[in-house]
Amino acid sequence: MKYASVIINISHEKVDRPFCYRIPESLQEMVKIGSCVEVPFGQGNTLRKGYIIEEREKPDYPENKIKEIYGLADGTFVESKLIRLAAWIKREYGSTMISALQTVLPAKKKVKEKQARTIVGLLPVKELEEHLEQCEKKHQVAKARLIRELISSPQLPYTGAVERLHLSAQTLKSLEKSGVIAVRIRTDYRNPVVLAPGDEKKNVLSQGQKYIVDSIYQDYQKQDYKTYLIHGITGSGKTTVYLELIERVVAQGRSAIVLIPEIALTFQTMMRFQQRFGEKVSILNSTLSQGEKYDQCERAKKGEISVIIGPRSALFTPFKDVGLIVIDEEHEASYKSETTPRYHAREVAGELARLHGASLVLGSATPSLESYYKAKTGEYGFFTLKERLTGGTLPQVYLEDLREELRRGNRSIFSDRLRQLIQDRLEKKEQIMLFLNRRGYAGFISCRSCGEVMKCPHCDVSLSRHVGGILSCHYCGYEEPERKTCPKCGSPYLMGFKAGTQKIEEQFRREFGEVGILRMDKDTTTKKGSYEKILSSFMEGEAQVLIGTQMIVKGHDFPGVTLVGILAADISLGVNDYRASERTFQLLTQAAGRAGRGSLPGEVVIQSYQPEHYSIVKAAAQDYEGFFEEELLYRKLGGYPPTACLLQIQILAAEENSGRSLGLQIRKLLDKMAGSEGLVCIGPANASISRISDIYRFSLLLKHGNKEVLIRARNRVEEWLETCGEKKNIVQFDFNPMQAF
DNA sequence: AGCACGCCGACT
DNA sequence: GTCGGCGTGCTC
Repeated sequence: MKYASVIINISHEKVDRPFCYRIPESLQEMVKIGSCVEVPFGQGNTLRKGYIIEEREKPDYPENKIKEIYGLADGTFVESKLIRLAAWIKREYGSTMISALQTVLPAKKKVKEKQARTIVGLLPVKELEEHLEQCEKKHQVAKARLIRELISSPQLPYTGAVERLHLSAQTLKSLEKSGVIAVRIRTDYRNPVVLAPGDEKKNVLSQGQKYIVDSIYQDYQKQDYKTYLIHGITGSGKTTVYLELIERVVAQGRSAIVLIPEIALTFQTMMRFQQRFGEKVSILNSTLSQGEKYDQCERAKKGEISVIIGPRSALFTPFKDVGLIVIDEEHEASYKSETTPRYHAREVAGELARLHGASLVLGSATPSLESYYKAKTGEYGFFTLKERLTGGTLPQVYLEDLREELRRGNRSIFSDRLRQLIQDRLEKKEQIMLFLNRRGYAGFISCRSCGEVMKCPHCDVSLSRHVGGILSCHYCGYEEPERKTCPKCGSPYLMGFKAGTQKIEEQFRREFGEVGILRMDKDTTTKKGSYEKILSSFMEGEAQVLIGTQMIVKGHDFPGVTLVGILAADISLGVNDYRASERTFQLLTQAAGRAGRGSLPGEVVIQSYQPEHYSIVKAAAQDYEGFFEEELLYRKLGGYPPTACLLQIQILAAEENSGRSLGLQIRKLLDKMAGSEGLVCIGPANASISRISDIYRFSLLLKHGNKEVLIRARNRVEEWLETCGEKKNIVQFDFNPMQAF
């Protein structure tokens, strides 16, 4: 006997959960996860449609109450593929089916909101009054309440009215039957994109672009759906390639999904897609409301749109038939989800492409090591775009050794060369971007005589100094006033370490006088839209200097910038993260790429305390290949991706000892596995931030060449946790973690 | 969502 | 009594 968990296709929270059904003998071969079935539901056993989300041997409900699946529903449904994708996510990342479904299926709860139903009075006021009288005579209080309301206003919002007037479904039903009211559904969509007049400019492909498009399209036509990596510097015209491929796929009636890191979606890119695809394209971004997102899903389901552009969640757009998936800037960390299931959009896209029969195109100027490795070993198709089509030459890059500067007596944050070039640009009235690599350590205060660092009493991080002398913790929000003396030794010599963006702005003004400066970091961009505002006002030349953290280097094109200064290209702060070099290289390459995008040639100054480090040297030389070779060696030595797979087990504990001992127990369990399978296990160790908001954090790291082994290890640990009834501490799993835990 | 059950006032 | 509307709770 076999059973299945089925979710019923009713949009209501109360039934938005699995129900257990028996699978009849005759259907056992035919049903799969994702199949759409008809089941008897409720007292009346009305047949309803539902989806199979899980197959099981044993029922999780009293056997005698279980009903049998009636039959397969005809037709294929968009949800089926998404449910199969959820099942894959559950297996691959080890989440529950429920949370996998929640990430994959569009929010059902919002159905009510979007439907925006209205109750409409169908009769003139006079007749309504008659009805009201009759109802009052019959003591039909609920009906009377509604009719009275309808007399004063002939249309009422459904949800609001139902709640306010305590109306039940059958009250409305019976009024509807007697022709007093009607419930109307408004389906005018909220369209978030402002349509541009379709001035269709056919893109003329360069030879390189044409070659890529043709090669990929040839495979596509042979139904040979593969994954491709396009390595092309910014401005080499990757978007044109995407557009051309999408156009061909859409012309055949199939759909395309384009993933972009949220932050890199520029107005220009949006316009290009809109001019090309008009109303057939939808663009998702963080400013869309839940309702708007829902509308876009509906439009996709109905086939009104065929192209969607958005962050990683755009993968779950309910298209009937996807022919192409594009992931731009595929190396971006934002493609990895930070909440369970911690999926990576690149991997999920691969599975989605397999389910639909679609090509997957990855693009980046600085590909992730994983993708480049796969491209090199032939697993992915591989293309390069070398020319900069937008004009402009590659910038001149200078590498400055900050230790040397100090030896020469230069205590400023600007090296002599940078200072000299800034002076030059200020005189020429050209724009400058100053980039600070690392946040978090900004404003960190320590005692000069005993070395004590001011730390948050709840987290294992240093406090940072903000305007007005407030010390605050970026993790838990703890604040305290700045001290005059060291709490440990009483020395009055406390000082700030390492400048934050604020500090740099102050310093800049001190050295170069009054200049228009814009500053961009997490503190100045918390308000919605302030990010775009800062960028556009810099673009318009309202300020000559832009100072910022990572965010200023992504995607945006500032033709007026002729000098980029990277103030401290330091990687030492992230040594406990195996991706530190890769990230440094990517950031530096991107930052350097900001200079000289217009007609004027650009210059880049990279300042560093470790200018001999290969990630800095190779970035200065804009040599990806060289960086890749060297980094790959280190990864091989350390047993890190892409040559091996990692699983981080994260433990969160209220008590330090309990957390550590749980870690040790897990370790013991894993050691039993390790011998036979060659599993490498490290830890338990304190996490890189060993405490946040008084919660202790430990981590274990597992390494193995085969992800399957890690998945097995994960399942093993999870089983064990269940049998021993671990409740006190939280255990999370993260495959190939992107962020230091 | 939709159905049945139990509750309550009204009427033969 | 019992009819019919109303609110509530459950659906594998």
